[in-house]
Parts: sequence; structure tokens; C-alpha cells
Amino acid sequence: MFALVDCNNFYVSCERAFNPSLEGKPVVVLSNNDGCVVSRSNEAKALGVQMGVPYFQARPLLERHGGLAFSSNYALYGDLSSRVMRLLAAEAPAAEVYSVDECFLDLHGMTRWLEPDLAAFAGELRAKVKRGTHIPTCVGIAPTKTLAKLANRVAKKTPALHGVCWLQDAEKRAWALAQVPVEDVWGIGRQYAHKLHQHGITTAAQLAAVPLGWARQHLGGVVGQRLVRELQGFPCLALGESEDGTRQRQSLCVSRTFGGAVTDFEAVWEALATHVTRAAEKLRAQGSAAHLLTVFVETSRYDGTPPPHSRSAGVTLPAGTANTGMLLAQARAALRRIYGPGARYVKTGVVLGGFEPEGQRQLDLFHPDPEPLVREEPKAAVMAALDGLNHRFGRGTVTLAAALVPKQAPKPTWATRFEQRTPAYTGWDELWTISA
DNA sequence: TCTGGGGTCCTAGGACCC
DNA sequence: TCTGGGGTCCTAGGACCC
Repeated sequence: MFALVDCNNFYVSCERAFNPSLEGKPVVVLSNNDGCVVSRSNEAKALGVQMGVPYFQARPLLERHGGLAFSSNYALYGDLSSRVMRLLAAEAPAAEVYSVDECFLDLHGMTRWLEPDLAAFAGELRAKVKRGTHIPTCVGIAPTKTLAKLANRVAKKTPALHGVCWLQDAEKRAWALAQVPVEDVWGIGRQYAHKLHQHGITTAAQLAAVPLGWARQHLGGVVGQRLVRELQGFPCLALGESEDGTRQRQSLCVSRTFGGAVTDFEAVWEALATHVTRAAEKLRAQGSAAHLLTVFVETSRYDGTPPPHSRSAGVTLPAGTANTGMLLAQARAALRRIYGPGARYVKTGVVLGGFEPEGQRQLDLFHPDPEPLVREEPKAAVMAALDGLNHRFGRGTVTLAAALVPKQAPKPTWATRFEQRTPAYTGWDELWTISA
């Protein structure tokens, strides 16, 4: 049996936890750049503010109804998230922190004692989290992760359930499956939802009844097949466990949208170099070295040009590295392979993967000369010193010449836009409010 | 005028090998 | 030089998630 605990409207709930006057009002939280709505209170949802809409589109509606918009405060959300997760992980034999606001609990082994009363157990979980953090949650309990997600959604949509939905038998499962639209099933996005509707499949119950071969053919191969089996109650997905409840990352990505379209190679490179520098810092902070580096550029999906809107190029590094200079050199060469003059780029970024613990690199069997490893050491010391200075005095205090953007130069065209933002958000007395 | 950022997993197809 | 079938590995891209 799995439980999925999901925080309701998490970012908005975090803001409310420290500002009770926001209760009962339409409230949204915005993404970086104040670009999109990424969290909505129930009142904002009721107004018709859609998830992910550009803020400039949602703003008039919000303002008409006295709504409030907040820029993201990731330090606050991260802190509250870890408090919630700590409380939850203490209540089950195993936990998987699935995202900042969701946690799977493995209830196998507990069910022997709790079987008659799993709903009561879930109710106590909710109360405990609410007491400890002021964050409201919903709990779905079912034999598979996919059904637990579905149960969680039913719990959210059915007030009479008081935030808990337990699919304890076949009858209850059938009841839940019948009321969930197929596009709300975990793993069904826009493309698959469209295809399913064309075949007359509109509910989760209908999806659970399709032949496995059909699912394999039309829903991404084994992924779709697994999805259908999970809906039928056969577990195919295990808990992604680890000691502290968080999964080991397999890749790491730093990317940003430009303030405006960029065509010049050197301008794209300046932006990419800052992202590579930041990615290398993250890599060292988690004590890893990377074997794979991929850079990508994107053009606008909204200006009518035909796809593809993204190009990428990767390099395999013969020895894992966390060295900024090495990664910068590789990234620049990779960018050369995908950059095309005349293209109007809107975004660039870097992905690092193929991790191994730093300092435990495998020797190359064919070139067992240890000298390159020895030579790495002074570089590692330089990188550690650089990270120390930047941590102490602020990001970007010290940087490599290859990633240098002259401070006196006019603001680069790729810089993230801030015109729409009020000057500061860091303090509670500076929260941005919009009045009608 | 203004459309986020960071992840996971899978597949198709090419290169290469025996 | 001819060459089938099957395997592995890698890359690029797609679909999905929060």
C-alpha cells in the first residue's frame, strides 16, 4: 500500500503560513521573471486563473477581484518543505520525497496493524503536518503509486472526504477511476490526452480497460503499458528510496530564458558561460564529478517559426570533472556545433550528467598514467577557494576569465528582465501586493 | 511589449562490432 | 571482396512530471 501526501497549493500555503490575512483571498505565486502563475489559491482557481498562464494575461482578472500576486521566495518554500518532509518520513518505514510538495510513503508492513484504520492514520498525518507547519495537505492511499496519485486527486476534489481517500477495495477503486478525467491521470499529458479522446477514451476507468498492447503502441511503449497496469492495481513502480528520503540526482541543469531574442554568438556564449559556472558550483557542492556535458539553445515557440525549437550537443568527458575551466572549454566547443547565425535564440542552458563521487575517478585502463589525476589537485584547490569566496561574498564575486562579463559594459541583451518587478522581495515588509 | 526552471525516462536511429 | 543478423553503445529528441 502506498500513500501520497500532497501539500495543497504549496507556494500559496507557504505565504499564508506567515501571513494569515491572505486567507480567503485570491492569491497567486509567480515564476522567475514574474513570467507565469505557478501556484494558486482555491479562490484564484475559482476566478478562472489557469495554472502556468503568463502573468500579463492573468493580471487584469486578478486586479479586478482584489487578488494578490507574489514573486517566488524559494528560501522560504524550501525550508517549509523540508519541515513537512521530516514530519512525514518519521511516520512510515520508507519515504520518497517526490517533489517540493509531495511525498510517497510506503505502508507495506504497517498495513498488518493499520489495515482497518488507514484512513484514520492519514487523518492524523494531516493534523500533525498542519499543527507543525500550518500547511494543509491531502492524502491518497492505494495499492500502486499511480492509484495513490489518483486517490489524492479525488480527496482534493471531494470535500466530504476531509482530505483523505483510501481505495481499500475493488469497488472503491472502480468508483474513483470512473470520476477522474483521463487527462488528470499521472503520466497523461496534453499529447496523449488528445490521442485518447480521439479514440473515445475520456475517463481513467476506460484507460484502465484498454488492451496492454494498445497502450504499448500508443502511449510511449513500456511507459504506457506500465501506466495501465498500475491503474489496474498491479504495482510496477517502486518507491525511489534513499536514506534521507531524497533521491540521488542523475543530472543537473542550469538554464534561463533571455530578456529578449539574441542572435550574436558571443552574447549567447556569455549567458551560457554564467550557467556553466553555476552548474559547476552545484556539482562541487554535491561532491560529484560529471562525465557528460550537454548544452542547448532554444528559439521561440510562440513566434510562428516551425519546430524544432531546440538544438543540443553533448560531449563525453574522458575523465569525470568538476572543474569550471574544463567545463567552460567543452561547452564553448559544443555551442559552436549548434549555433546558427540568424537564429533568434530565447534561451540557453547546460546539463551535466554521468556523475561519480569526486576523487573516486576510474583510471583509464589504456592510459593508466596517474599523472593527470595528480595535476587535478591544485585545480581542485582553486575551485574550492573560488566557491568559498563566492559563498561568503555573494555569487559572481570571483569568476574565471573565460566566463567574465565586463561589469562596465552595457547591460547584455541576454540578461533576465526585471522591469516588471518591484525593487526588492527578500524581506517580509517588502512583499509585493496588488490592490484593486 | 510581456510565455519558468529543473527534473525523469524512453525510443529511434546511426555507428560499430562480431 | 562478398555480406546477414544480431548485439551494444551513443546521441538527439520527445513526452511527461512538479
